Amino acid sequence: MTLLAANILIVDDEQTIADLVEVYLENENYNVFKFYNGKDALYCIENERLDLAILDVMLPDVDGFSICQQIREKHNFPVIMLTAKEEEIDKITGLTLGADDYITKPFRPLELIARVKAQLRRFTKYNSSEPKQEDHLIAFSGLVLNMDTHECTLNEKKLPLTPTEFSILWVLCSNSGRVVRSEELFQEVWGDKYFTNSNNTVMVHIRHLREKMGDNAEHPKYIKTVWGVGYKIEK
Amino acid sequence: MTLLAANILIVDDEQTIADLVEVYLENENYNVFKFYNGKDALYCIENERLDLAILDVMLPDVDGFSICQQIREKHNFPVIMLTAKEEEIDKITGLTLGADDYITKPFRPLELIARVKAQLRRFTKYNSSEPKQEDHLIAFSGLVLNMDTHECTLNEKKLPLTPTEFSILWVLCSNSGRVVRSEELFQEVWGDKYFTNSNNTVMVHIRHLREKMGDNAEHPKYIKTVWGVGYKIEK
DNA sequence: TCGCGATATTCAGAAAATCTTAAGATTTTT
DNA sequence: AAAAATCTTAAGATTTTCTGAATATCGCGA
Repeated sequence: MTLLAANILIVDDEQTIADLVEVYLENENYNVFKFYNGKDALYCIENERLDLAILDVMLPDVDGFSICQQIREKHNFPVIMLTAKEEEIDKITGLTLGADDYITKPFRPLELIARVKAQLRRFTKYNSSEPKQEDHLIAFSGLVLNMDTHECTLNEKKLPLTPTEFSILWVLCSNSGRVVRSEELFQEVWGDKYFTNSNNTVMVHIRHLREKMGDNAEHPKYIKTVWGVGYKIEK
Repeated sequence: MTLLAANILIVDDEQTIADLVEVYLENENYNVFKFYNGKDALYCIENERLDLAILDVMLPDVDGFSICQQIREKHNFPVIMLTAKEEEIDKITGLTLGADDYITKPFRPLELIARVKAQLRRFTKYNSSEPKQEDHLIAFSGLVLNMDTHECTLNEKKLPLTPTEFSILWVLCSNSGRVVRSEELFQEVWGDKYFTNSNNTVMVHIRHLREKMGDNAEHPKYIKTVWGVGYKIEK
């Protein structure tokens, strides 16, 4: 485990997106280099020691594809492409060809972080002797969450979770032993700092989770309610 | 553990709020820089070594968002935004985007402190080699309060406390050895928003606490009554 | 010791947070 | 385009917590 936080470049002309990504990455303690256009990004690439780049495909000046190519030619770090879901499939296929991974907007924070980590891990593997770090997998007390496959097993029995349910459980588990405030949960799962939807939504999903896990709210074995604060899963 | 108390900036044009926050922070032994407008705050940012900033979003001159941006550009310390709950969701989302955390008014002092500490902890983690400091945990003479899990144990036995009870006990414990005046307790637990409460309310909660702790008012082992002043917990 | 104000106790109604259910909206798959 | 799966919202039920009033008790000073 390196003591230096990874340097990550994010380029997107939609400032909101870029800003959001910045927040998520900084939350994970990465150093973020953020730009709203391709030109500035290119300058940064030449002058900073970067570990990973997240590029929007559609940029007004130099598009993400070109940037990716330049990174491939002169440097050697992973590239993740951001694409709007609406953009034509075949176009995307071409544009993301050189990239190591791609993510379609809108995306969930958790997914972005997971992919970033995956790329950094993959890349680091050959540049250090550190043991492979499985932070895309959570396992304790009969519960196993696999972020790669999005699968969840409870005592060797597979739980069919919906994406939202998986996200919630993931956040709870990665904070196991600690209360996660409803707002915090919201931010981590929906990427929204604010309650654009009623926080009842969280409760309903919690309910479904409990149901699938064979829990009941009275004396839950897994997801515990901490009154006035949020939810908690024991370590 | 650093010997120097953290320097915290608080900016709010509502003087009452700013003053209150100042009191809370000073109680926790932080150095507070307080301003009622954005201009003075900006000057402070340039001339002081700050560790954290608490900014009201809506300020008459330079708004909190701009201040936050400037901090992000030239400096590198956490920012917590204060927002009124009524302010429009989409406006807020944009305005707090660059911040590390946000708190909606009215807020409970304890929550404010908790978040401040969380940010300082997160930030310090990567800027020093000190072992993780558990200041979200109070422990002495058989009593353990854990802010992360919101749990309280007395001689290894778990006490199920309600949110308000937990707050009260937390305040008493973090001022252990010192008498906490009833009004002080009031302010620390409820903030000044709920100034209409009869001070009997505090007594009732104290009663419940004592009950759960196996104390009685006659010869209390834990929460002692100091006549004409308030309550005290021994160190 | 008595009186008075401060603190305790009790309890019931009010308020707040959570749970549950189900229906409609949205998204994804077929 | 229909069907299926998933998500969100709404409303009412339930549970937990908070508060204020009434009454009892205590502690200090006269």
